[in-house]
Amino acid sequence: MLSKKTKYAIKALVMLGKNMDQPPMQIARIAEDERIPKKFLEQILLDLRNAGYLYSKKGAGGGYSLNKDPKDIFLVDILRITDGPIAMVPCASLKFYHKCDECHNELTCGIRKAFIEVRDASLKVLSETSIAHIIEKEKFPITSI
Amino acid sequence: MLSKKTKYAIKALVMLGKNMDQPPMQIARIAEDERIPKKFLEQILLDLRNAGYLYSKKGAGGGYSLNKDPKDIFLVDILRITDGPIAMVPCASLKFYHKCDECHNELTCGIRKAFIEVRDASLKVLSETSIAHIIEKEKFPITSI
DNA sequence: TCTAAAGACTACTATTTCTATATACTTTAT
DNA sequence: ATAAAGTATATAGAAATAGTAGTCTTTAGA
Repeated sequence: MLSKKTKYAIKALVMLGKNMDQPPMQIARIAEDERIPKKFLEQILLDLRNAGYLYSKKGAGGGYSLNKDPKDIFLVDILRITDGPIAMVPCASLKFYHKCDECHNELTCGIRKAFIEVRDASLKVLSETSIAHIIEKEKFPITSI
Repeated sequence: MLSKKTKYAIKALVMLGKNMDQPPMQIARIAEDERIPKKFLEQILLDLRNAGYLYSKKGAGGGYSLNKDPKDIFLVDILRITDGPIAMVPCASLKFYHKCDECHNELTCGIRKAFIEVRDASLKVLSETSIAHIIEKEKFPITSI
């Protein structure tokens, strides 16, 4: 499951993405609109800022805005900042690889191979889906999952 | 990330799958071989048994064996028993659906749509990969991820 | 230049979930 | 009868997640 942190991060990015031409938006505003605890959101936006995805301005009239085009911010990037690995087992992770404690032989481990395939499948979607895509998707309703 | 519970479950199923023609295997044996805490494994095997995937025999000479062909036990089934939903957000889950607390409008939520796609991608792999496949994969080593 | 608005940063607390252990009970082969 | 083995439930401990608090820094504008 996605952490709330990540979900909040995406929501904030989407909101800022819809606000591209406007002056910077305050944390408080985003927190209210998206029903996110303000102080928690502060930390999250700070992470995104330090990772280069947001521009921030201090002081009166300050706030946050996107530092990249929404087309160039992909879910995979956000997830890696806020949740870490995409893979479901550490030994199948590209960016956060580490050996499983109990593993006998990683090179033949069938579980690992299976979960590398799972990783590749979700990675494909996550690295093709941008904030711009999400904004676009919000324009029409769906009726079933 | 996969819980240890799920990883242990898969390991146990794989071990039992390699043991199809033998008499039932004891928890203690599986626990030792796979380096799994015995009492924890007991609970896990019990869940798998109650879900119909294992046959168990009590008393001296008892133990566990698969109740289905390894070809017919898919990762998706195991994950759902031990970890619950496959989707990364509750509102995108097929079997464990529930509404997100903070959601304004589920029908237009772009995050939901995106994660339905992610779910479908991983679901495809998870429902195509069986215990038999994993056993097969263990027969040859790989060199990179 | 003073003040209020707003983000930056650090530390802490609370809650939840996961992992593991403990205990008592039931069944079965010998 | 006894020991081996699974069944079932409760509980404890550890780790991760979520959220809060407080102080500091920067900036716009009166």
